[in-house]
Amino acid sequence: MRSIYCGALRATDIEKEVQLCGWVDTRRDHGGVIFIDLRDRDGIVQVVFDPDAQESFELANRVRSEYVLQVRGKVRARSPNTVNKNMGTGEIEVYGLSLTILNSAETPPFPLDASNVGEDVRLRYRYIDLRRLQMQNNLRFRSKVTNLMRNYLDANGFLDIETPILTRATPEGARDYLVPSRTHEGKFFALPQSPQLFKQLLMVAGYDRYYQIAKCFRDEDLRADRQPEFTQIDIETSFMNEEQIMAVTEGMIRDLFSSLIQVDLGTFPRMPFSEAMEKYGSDKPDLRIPLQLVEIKDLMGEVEFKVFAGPAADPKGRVTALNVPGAGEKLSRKQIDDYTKFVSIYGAKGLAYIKVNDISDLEEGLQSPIVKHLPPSVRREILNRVNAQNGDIIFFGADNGKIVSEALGALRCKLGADLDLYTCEWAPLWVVDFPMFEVTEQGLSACHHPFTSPSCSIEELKANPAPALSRAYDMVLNGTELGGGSIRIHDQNLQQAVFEILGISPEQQREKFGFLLDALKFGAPPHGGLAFGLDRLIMLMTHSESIRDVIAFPKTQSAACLMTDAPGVVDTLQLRELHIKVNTKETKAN
RNA sequence: GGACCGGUAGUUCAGUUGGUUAGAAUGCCGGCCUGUCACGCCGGAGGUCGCGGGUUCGAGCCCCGUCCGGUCCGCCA
Repeated sequence: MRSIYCGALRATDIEKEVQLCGWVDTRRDHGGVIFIDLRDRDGIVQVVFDPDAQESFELANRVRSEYVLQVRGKVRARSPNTVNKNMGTGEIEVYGLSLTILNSAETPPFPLDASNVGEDVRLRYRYIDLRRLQMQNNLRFRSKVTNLMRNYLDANGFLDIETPILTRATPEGARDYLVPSRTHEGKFFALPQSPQLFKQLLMVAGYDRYYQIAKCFRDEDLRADRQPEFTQIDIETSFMNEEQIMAVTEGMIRDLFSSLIQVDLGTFPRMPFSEAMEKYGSDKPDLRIPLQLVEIKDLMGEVEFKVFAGPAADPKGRVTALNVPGAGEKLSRKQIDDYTKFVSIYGAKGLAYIKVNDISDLEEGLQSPIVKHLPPSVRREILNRVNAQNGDIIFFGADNGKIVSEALGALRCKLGADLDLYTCEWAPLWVVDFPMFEVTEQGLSACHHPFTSPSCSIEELKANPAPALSRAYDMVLNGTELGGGSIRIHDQNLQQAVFEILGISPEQQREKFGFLLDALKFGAPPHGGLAFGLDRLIMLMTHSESIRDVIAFPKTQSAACLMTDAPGVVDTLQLRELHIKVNTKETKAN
């Protein structure tokens, strides 16, 4: 007799004796026979007990949902020949010879086979939620992914090295999670937002190929694809340029897709950041959707329509058209109103459109609240540029460049989803040639992070930093940023120059990054790397709607754990040891 | 910090213009049924309508506040 998983049973096992352990999925009795669907991590199998197996039958009679059982039985063909497609193995069942109740169980708070249980209940009883087949599949898939990644990276000479979880707060970037120090009064550790600096120091130390499946922590507001603690596949190499790094990491993702879900991603196309913003209004374009933004700013300089002419005259303005082929008749007035509301989220003040009813008639053939403001020559040129056909609808965005890109970029994705315009299932690409800096009201800030190498010389950078490009690259899949990285700065003079441009004073440089600047003096090799968001990758590959569904114990949107009720209050004594006094709204009021 | 959606039985939901004792399905409990597999049939238990306040003769329903869950904007080097 052998122990076996339910889902592993096959018709070839008929007549064999097996031992199964699992939970009671459902129990039915009809006349003198008891049927128990036994569920383990691998599937469900039906076990039958009849009064001939007297002792077992008595026990089976007492069994309820989610009891934990050990069953010995004989595999046999189903009789009659009805097959339940939901079951692991279908045409076979196990005839129960003996039964041990390993543990009893209360009725579960929600049905395990339901697909629409409220997420708060699932999270409160996460250990039960995780029994569900969907979650079992997701977490097993996740384990396969990390296993394959480890094998791939190991085969390519990468070393798995751990870096500290208790580390220093960083001045830039996301909010840190802080941990008070007991031994150093008034001082705090921070949990790492990423192992960025440590992996660079490992390069200085001569471990020229590093990886880590690293927990990272950022105290920012949550989203469906953002948790306060999440997992990165963190990679860093010395002596490799961006081409080599992209090649090795692209190879890893391609291998994952082909061996785990039989998808050939092909060679990833490259797209400069500027093109992504211009054509897709996003630095992570979803290339499954064929729609593109088309510039029409140059056509609007002379028109009297202020909504378009204003942004057209503004150097920071943008005027753009988005043609949706064949959607003119599909979209009702109400739907267009809904899209107008949708783009207003991104700051757009309205959503102009033209329904192209008859392309040959520039007066009567264009249905639009704004077309009367445009001279016929401009109408004709717009239609030409977006390659409009009868039945199309053209949307317009006119505002400052940021708002137009974000609003129409988001609209493009929403239209793609609503109208199911997808041309393929998977669309990966690399976005490259990012700017070094972003211009803000406070001055320049780093687009990637302040350790990213520019693609120009130090002299050119100092002379004119704003337009400089960086040696950063993002891997994008279906409109999701899967990973990003860059060639780092390995020259301390260049690093100091970048800090200066970012407005970080020499004192701050010393205080926050002194150890990095020191390390760069001691022969730092040229190096660079990349980090993948593991949770997002698994989410995409398993077609999950939220990364919560691929994380065993996630937090709610308010960054709490409903199961453990974390975060919680702590004892005053504990606080005193940490030299901390809490000052909440309640204590203030008292 | 902001916008929006939701909160009614263990679970998923319905609940009309504000009007009698708040319903359904499923689950649960008891009984019946000799091969069920969404089994079937009979019976039963199960509710602080998230919480607090207000309007009203009367509130699950209207108003204000608040808490919780979710989606998004800001934020996330």
